[in-house]
Amino acid sequence: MKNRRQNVIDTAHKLFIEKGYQATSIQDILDGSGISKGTFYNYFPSKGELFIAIFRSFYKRIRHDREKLLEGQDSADIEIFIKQLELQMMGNKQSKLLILIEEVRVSNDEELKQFINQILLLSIRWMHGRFLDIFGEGNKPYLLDCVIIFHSMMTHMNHFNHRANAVTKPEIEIIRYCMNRIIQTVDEVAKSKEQILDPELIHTWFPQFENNLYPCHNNLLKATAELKTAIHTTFPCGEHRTRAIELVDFIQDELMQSDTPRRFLIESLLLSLKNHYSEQVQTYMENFEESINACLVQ
Amino acid sequence: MKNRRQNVIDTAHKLFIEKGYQATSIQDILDGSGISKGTFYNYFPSKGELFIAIFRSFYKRIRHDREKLLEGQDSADIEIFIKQLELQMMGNKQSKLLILIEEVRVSNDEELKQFINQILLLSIRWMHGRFLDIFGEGNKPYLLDCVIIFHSMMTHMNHFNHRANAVTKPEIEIIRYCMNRIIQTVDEVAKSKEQILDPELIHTWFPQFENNLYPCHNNLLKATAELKTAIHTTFPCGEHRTRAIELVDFIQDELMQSDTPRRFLIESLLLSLKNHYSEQVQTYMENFEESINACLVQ
DNA sequence: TTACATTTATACAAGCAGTATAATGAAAAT
DNA sequence: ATTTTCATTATACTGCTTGTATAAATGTAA
Repeated sequence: MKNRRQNVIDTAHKLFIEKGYQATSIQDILDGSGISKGTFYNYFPSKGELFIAIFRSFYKRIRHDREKLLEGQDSADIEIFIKQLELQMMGNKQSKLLILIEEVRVSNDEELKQFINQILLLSIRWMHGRFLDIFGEGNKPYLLDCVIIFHSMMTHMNHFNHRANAVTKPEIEIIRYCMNRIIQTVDEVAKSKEQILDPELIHTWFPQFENNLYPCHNNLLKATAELKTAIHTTFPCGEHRTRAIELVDFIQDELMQSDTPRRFLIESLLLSLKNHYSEQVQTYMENFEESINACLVQ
Repeated sequence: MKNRRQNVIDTAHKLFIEKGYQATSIQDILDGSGISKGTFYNYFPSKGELFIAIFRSFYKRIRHDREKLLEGQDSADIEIFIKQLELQMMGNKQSKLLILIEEVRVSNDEELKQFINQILLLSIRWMHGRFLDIFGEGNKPYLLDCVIIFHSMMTHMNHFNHRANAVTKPEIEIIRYCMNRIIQTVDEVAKSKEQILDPELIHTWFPQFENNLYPCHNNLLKATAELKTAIHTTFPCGEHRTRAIELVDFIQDELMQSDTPRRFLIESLLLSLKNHYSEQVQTYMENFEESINACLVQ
């Protein structure tokens, strides 16, 4: 049953938050979720894979919401970026994912370590893309440095802020503080032309141009975003447009959130989508369909 | 034998660097250093305490050298601070202590975690003291924020710099880059009066006013520094003064670097020190002697 | 009812940190 | 020269870990 598996994931997540990843034994999870060892290893090949499953089920939603905030907005608007960061911070706060990642990042499990490493790099890469939106291509040579500074600054200020149990400031204040600092820093390094890390490094970190939780999802994300933008610009605001966006969103969610996407659902929805909207946004629709198929064969 | 113990420490350090702390089993250390399990647990009560022993034998020297750089210099001079940072970075680079700390920081061993945590806080506190020297009391309300930013910036820029295997910049360049950034930042937050963390927090992190690898060492460090400054200002430059400084240094080293300081040596040296120099710097000498005794009873 | 898949209980292997103990050896005190 | 003392060794043991293997029990769909 799907439900039992999800129940194990939830129980394990709770235990990990309480006691930490390493300190939680598989026996604890067995006792907590009331299954036998055989069932556990039927669901997950290892403890590490269980962690990855937990991570996926949370992080994908955060990322999805984050992209939703950008939809049809000016990508250079700093306020949108701040909202995205706040969303991410809140998500991490309740799921304690960042704390768990810190622990797992240095564990014994080599596969797990690589997964986490990938996640951190993806985060850097996303931020770098947003910095490019905000600060413009002209500042590109200095933006990788700035992203790393910003990322570490946010992480640590947040960490110490939570440790200062007496008076913790709200997350948004930390974000604005760090944002103010980095705006100045970008300006400054661009003027003095100081550079430590070449932004081209990002490409060497992701050699095959695309990497993701699942590789095929990157194409899907891109195709979805483009299609949605096209729909936004092509159709007037109204029920018609909203319906299209909802359909596209649902298909993306089903493919990315579920471990076993329901093929019949997706194919049926795609068909009706094509019937109603294909003429005006044909090329985007074709890309969309292609990337869907790539996800389905996987 | 003292030698055998040190040999175990060195072997373990090498193994930890090669394979990591958790991945190195006690059996590995036994095989590597050619001792039996009984002897190991005779030397160290646990694997965690062995790590602490490794850490102490390295970190104390780094800290000692770091303070030596400041001796008789202007503490507000940024160049001295940069030299101190470079020294620390180099020491960490060869001993890989920072990497090991990252691993141990989230291990299962609660005692070990607390020790590492203490070390990180000590590092923050030291830096905060130096920032006060450099940027002045006037900027104090903003310096804890800035120290945390600076610390995390240095750590991460350094980390990604080493990962960029193609072209890694020399450490000193990272330091200067971060220094340039933080100078601007201090200026900026002082102007806009933005504060996240109250510097008074440092006192709550160290409730009993003093904490250290060994608590008594803090007093000793303070007493030594004051005595040396007094000697510097009281006696003219020359062999006489140099000899006094050497004596004081030797006593401090013997007390802090060795696990079993040789009492007869220290007492004899202290006596000759008192005979030759006591009149001019009496109060400092008395403090010095007092803190020595505190270390010896421990 | 039959056939198949999932689940369970249980025993097991190989590894870990740390404890306990009797035997060995070598220097130090008598 | 003999006895005492103490560090060291080899070895077995406890209790924990992740993960494997297997036969019996249970549920589920044809």
